[in-house]
Amino acid sequence: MPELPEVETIRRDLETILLERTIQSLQVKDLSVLTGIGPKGQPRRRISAPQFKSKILGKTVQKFDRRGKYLIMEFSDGTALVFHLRITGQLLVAPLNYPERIRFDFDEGQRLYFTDRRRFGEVIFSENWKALPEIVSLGVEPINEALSGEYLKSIFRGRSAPIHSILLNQKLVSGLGNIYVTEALFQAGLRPKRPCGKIPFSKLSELSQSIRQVIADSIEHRGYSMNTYVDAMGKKGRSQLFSKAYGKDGLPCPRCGATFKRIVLAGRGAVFCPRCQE
DNA sequence: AATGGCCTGGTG
DNA sequence: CACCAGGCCATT
Repeated sequence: MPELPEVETIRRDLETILLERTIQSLQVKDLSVLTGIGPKGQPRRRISAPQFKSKILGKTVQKFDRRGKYLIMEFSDGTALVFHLRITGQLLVAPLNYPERIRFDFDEGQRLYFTDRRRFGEVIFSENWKALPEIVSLGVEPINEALSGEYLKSIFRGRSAPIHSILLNQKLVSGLGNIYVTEALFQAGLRPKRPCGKIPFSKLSELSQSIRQVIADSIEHRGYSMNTYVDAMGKKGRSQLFSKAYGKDGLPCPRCGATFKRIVLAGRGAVFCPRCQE
């Protein structure tokens, strides 16, 4: 559930607390956070806790970066830890409800807890994070002019898939999940099922603005905290208070009063107003 | 392009 | 008790 605005909020939090700090010790309580869990429950990468520790101990944090939904803790020697929170992952500087899977102890007493109710979240150590395949394959960031009507036109051309599914594809646009795709399509007045290749340019231009707007607003509200998301201090965001369509199945549309409908596209729920989204 | 698997708390 | 959400990768 953490999408771009949630990850960005955590990034900014960590930046204020852990920059220039050195890792003194760490505890790996669940190795699968490091190896990942693949098909048939098999580990996706081969790494041991001692191996991981030897790479991390004594390193100093130089920068926190973000690419799509990935959060990167970059060390002064150029190596990095790349976090993905998937659905229920949390990065906290204060312990919360459930036990941590990894804990980092810093030189001035700060602690960083990685928790995850389920076990989809991952941490990858990399000597050159920008070259990781999962990073290289990411599409443009939806926070600035890179996500223009022209860009949308170029990635939609020749495709007939529903626009909702296309916008969830991280290789085309990185950082959007179900919440913000739902909100952006509502704001732009586009039906989730609309085949993306046949949308007029003026509408794409509008959509690009809606996406950027929805993301910027949510960063300002510090993320959507209906479920497990909290910031690095363990505090909830307020974006859920402003959501217009996501999670509103069966409720009246604030724009026209019709009842929101929910359909399933590529296995994901999409909520929309059947009257004012075309 | 669509489907299944990964995991587990929450809902029907 | 069965089943689903959620992001992403692997397989079809």
